Amino acid sequence: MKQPTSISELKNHVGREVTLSGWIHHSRPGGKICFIVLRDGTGFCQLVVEKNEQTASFYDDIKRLSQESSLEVTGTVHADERATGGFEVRVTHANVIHAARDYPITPKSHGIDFLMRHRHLWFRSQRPWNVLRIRATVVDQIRRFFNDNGYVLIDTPIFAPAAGEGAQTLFKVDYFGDPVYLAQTGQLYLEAACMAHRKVYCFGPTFRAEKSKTRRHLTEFWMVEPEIAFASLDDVIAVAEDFVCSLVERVLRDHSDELTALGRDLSELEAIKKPFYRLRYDQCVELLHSSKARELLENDLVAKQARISELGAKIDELDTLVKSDAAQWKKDKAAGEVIELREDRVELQEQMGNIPHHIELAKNFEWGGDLGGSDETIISRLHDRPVFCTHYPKGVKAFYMRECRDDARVVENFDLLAPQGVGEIIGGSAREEDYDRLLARIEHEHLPQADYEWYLDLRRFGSVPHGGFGLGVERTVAWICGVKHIRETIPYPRMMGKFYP
RNA sequence: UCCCCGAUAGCUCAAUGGUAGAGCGAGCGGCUGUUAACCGCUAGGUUCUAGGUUCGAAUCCUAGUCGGGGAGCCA
Repeated sequence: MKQPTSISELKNHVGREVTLSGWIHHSRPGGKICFIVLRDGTGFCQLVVEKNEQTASFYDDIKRLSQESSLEVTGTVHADERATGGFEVRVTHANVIHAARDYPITPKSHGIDFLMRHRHLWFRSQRPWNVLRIRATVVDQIRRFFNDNGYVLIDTPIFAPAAGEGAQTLFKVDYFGDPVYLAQTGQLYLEAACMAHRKVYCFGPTFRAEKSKTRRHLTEFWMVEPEIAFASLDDVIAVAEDFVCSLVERVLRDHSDELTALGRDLSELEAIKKPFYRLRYDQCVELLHSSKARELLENDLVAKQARISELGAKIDELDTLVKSDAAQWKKDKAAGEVIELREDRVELQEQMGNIPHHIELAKNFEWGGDLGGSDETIISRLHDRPVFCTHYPKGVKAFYMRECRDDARVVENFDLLAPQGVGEIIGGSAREEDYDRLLARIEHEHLPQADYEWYLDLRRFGSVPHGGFGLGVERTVAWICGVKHIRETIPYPRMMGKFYP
């Protein structure tokens, strides 16, 4: 087969003849002219086939091809404003490779359940295509950032003994008769490795058996975890800050087209610059108790109520249009919008119902508790850049986190809250390097000391201050792309009760 | 585990106790600049399951199954 030209390279071939191979994304056949949007994996391009002497032999075959048929065409590239993407190919030769029939994903709207059950085909649609390209770049930038900054990749095991944080959130696997668990973090293993290589990271899938059904949860997701020796909490936070900035910069540099196609507000991403905000837990509590927090939510209530009225008016208006004798396509479009607006309205109503509860939660927040989802939302919405929340109470955090030497009630940890409601994308900490303190925490939490002997060894032999963090890839991609649900940010999402295809 | 909502044609949805419909998709025909094109015709249904109320149930009641959203928990 002759080497075809990529649609992404068409701009370099204007006026010349090219051969493209790909799939029919959309077809609008006419009696004597046929428009086809072809996708070849690198982009989308309009083909124009006119019925004339040159095309007579294949015109009727092409015209009848339906969505997702594969073909090879030859023609001349023209710049044309009427074509999506700005270029079109006027076809002179065509070779049908496979005529598809009854492709399930039509140009009209579909429910999320249907699309997820057809994930293997949904990849071909524009939105998943854009999102997964950005994911690939995020993953590449993750590796580059650490590889270029002197970190050594250490692959940590997927099968792990129970030793970890709570075993109740882990998937249990039968390992030749012994119970082992799918890893939910490689951190403890990394701590050992960073004493050998100084700066290390692991990157791979991680598993949580939490029975969560929300837009922020998957049972299998990807996490990158760096771990650094001779590092203080501030050092680790500085790395996290540079790291997140580099991810956003790279995606902005390479994917502004995809972001725009996804409807992402680029200015929000361009504003992601150092320094991010740093708030100690104490300050978070103060903020939650403050009039600013209450006003934010009260204003929210008013704004949402206004928005609901607005939606209601819009829905009525469109409903009138649907019942009128307007053109059918206008009515279809209006009906589609009505469905979307109704969904938005239901969501807003649910959010409104939660606000009084959130006001109470914030007002009555007591020192010592963990910050809940609504509390995080309040904190991140009161800031225009990502926020590091640090120094949480010891009681709500894991045993390995370093006790703050100035205030023994808290540990040296941090969470990074992304803006725009995605919530926590990073959790990290300085690790307790003092043998006696660590042992005391293990005993206090009633953890089986024998399982942690190897981990305690790290504090017996040349213990140094060290720390690290974990970044959730899917939440990060969701934030950068502006997609609401992280199930769209991983090729094959695994959720509670869902593992097909 | 808890709360709210839903399940009708391949898809998205209507039908407000009284003959199950529309658009898209599919098939056929028409149309020389379309952007979710448009026009005409055709095919397409065990209204999630099991009980119940009723002269009559897609519609009301009970239980279950599956799905969506949220809470908790988390990246």
